[in-house]
Amino acid sequence: MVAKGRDEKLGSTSSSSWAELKKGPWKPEEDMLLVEFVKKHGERDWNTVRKHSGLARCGKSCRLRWNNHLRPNLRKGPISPDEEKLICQLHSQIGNKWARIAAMLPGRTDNEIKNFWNTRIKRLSRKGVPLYPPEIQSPRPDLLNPYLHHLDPQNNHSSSSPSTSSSSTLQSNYQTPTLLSPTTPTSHSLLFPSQPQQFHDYDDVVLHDSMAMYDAALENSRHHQQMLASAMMNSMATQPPLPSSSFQRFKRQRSIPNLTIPVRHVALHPFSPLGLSTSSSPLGRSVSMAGSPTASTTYMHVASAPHSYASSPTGMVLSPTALQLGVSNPHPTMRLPLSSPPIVTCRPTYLPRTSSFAFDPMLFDLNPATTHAHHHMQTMDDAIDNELSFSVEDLGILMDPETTISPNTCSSSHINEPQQNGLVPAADRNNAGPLEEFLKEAETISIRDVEEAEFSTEQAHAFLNELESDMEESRLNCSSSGQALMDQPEAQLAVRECQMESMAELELNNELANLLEANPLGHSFWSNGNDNDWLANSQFSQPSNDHHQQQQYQINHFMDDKYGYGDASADYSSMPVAASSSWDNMPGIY
DNA sequence: AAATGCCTCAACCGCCGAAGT
DNA sequence: GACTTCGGCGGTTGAGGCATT
Repeated sequence: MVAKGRDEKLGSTSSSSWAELKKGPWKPEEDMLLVEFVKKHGERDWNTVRKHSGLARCGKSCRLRWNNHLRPNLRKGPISPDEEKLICQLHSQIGNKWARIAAMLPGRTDNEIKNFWNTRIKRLSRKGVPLYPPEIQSPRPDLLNPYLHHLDPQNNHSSSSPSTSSSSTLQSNYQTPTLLSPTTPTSHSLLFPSQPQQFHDYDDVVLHDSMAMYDAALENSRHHQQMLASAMMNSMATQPPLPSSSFQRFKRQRSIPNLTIPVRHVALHPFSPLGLSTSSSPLGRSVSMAGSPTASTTYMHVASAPHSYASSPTGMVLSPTALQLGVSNPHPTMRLPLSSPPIVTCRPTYLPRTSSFAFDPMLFDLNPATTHAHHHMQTMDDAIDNELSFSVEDLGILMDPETTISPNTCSSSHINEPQQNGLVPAADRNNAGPLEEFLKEAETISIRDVEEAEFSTEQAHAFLNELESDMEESRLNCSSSGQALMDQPEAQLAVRECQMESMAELELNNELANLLEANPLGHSFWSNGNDNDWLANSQFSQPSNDHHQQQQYQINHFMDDKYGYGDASADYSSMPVAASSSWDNMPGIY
C-alpha cells in the first residue's frame, strides 16, 4: 500500500513522513492543492509540496501530476495523423526519447507519446504492419542522427538507438533505421549555411541532431510545419549562447547606454499562421534540448518554460520590424543575451488555454482587469523610449483580425474548445471589453521618439549579421575549447563567465529600475505574491490585489477546466495575476 | 447478459545525472 | 572525493472502459 521506494526515502525527512504518503489516483481536492502550490511557489521544489500545501504526496508524484495533467495548455485528445507522422519521424531518429519527442509536439507529454507509441507498436506488430511509413523506413542517411555515435561510439545500451531499445519484446519488430556513419556530413541548409561537420562538444552535436530532425521532418511532410516550429525552437536553443559583448555592442550601436533589452531570445520562424513566432521563449529565455550537459546552468529547461507558451502553436507575434527581419533574414534566430528581468512582462496564465494572444516580444501585461490602460501605455512608453521598436502597429498585430481574443467574454466553451491552431474565433471581438478600449486608447496616444527608438531594418540587418558572426565565433570557441563531449570544465568555465556578465547586466538593469521607480505610474504595474521573486523585492511590486478573489477564481476556473463543472458563463475579467516567479530568478539564463 | 480480450491511460518504480554539502 | 538531495527520464503496471464473442 505504502511505497517505501528509494526516492521517497531520500526526499523525506523522517521515517514516518514517507509512511504517510498517499498513492493512487488523484482526487480533485489534491489537484487543487497542487495547483495552489504551483501558483505560489512555481514548478520547483516539489519535495516541499507536503510542507507548504499539506498534500500527502511525494514530490515526484506531484511533479508528474502537474506536468501530465494540470499544467496549462496541455493538449488532450487523440494523437492526430500529423502528430503520428512526426512521432514516427522522430522516433526513427532518436528512439524512445519520449521527452525529446514530446518537446516537439506542443501540448503533448512524454507519457502520452510513450503510451501512444507502445499501443501503436502492439497494434502494428499484431497486424504485421511495419512500424514506420514507407517514407520513413529508408530515411536519407544525412537526415539521421549523427550525435549518437559521436557521443558514445561504444555505447551499446543507450536507448537512444531504436535498435537497442530494451523497452519491450515487441521491439523485436522494430525496423532499425540506417544509422549515419560518424563521418558522414550532414546538411542543414535550411537553418544555417553549410559548415564543416565536426562535432567538438555536446551542444554542437545536439544542435545538429535537432536540425537534422527538423530537416527530416520538413522533408517528410509540409503538413508538419506547425509542429516543426517547436522543434526548430529547440534547435535554436541548443546553440551556444551569444557572448554578452555582442549585446553590449548592440546597445552602444543604438546609443542606449545602461539600459537593458527585455528580450532574451527572439526566435523567428516562417511557419506561424501569424507570420512569425517564438514558441518557447515568452520571456526571451532560451530552452534547451533535454540532456544537454550545460542545460541546467546555461539554459532554462524546456519543461520549465511557461507552458502556455512552451506548447503554444502560435506563440508570440513579433513587431512589424521583426517581421521584416524574419522575412529577409535566413537566420531564424536573434538571440539577445540578458539575465536581468524584463521591463514589462506578459502573464500567459491570464488566458491559459486560448493561445490566441499575439504578443509582441516587448511582453507587456495585457490583463485589463488587473491593470489600467494608462499603466500599460506608460510602461509601453518607457519601453519605446528604451527598447526595440514598439508601435501601435504592433497592437494591430496584437489584435489580428483572425485571432483576436476578449478576456471578458471568453466563455468556458471557448476556453475548453480544442485548439486546432491555437486560435479563438474572431466573433468575440464584438464585445472585447477593456482590452478593446485599451487598444483604442493605444491608437490615440502619442508615442515619444518612436522613430529614434525604431530598430530599423538596416540596423537590424547589421545587428543580425553581427549576431551570426558572434554565433559562429562562439561556436568555434566551443569547438576549440571543448574537450571530450561530456567533459565540461571548459564549458563550465564559460558558463561562469556568462553568469558574471549576466550579473553585470543585472547591475545595469538596476539603473533601469531606478528610472521606472521615478515613474509615478509604474509602481502598480507588477503584482506578484512571491516574496522570493525579484519582482516582489523590487520597487515594481505590490501586494496581490485581492487574495480572496484570486482564490475564488482559481477554484472556479480549475473546477470548470478539470472536471467540467462550474459557471459556463464565467466572467474571466476577474482573472487574477498569477505568479510567474519561477521564471524570474533563474541564474545565468540567456 | 456474461466472459473475454484489448486498449487507453494514469501512476509508479528504478535508474541516472547534476548540484550541493 | 564521497555522500546526499533532487529532478528527470524511460520502462512497467494495473485499473477501468470498450468491443467482441
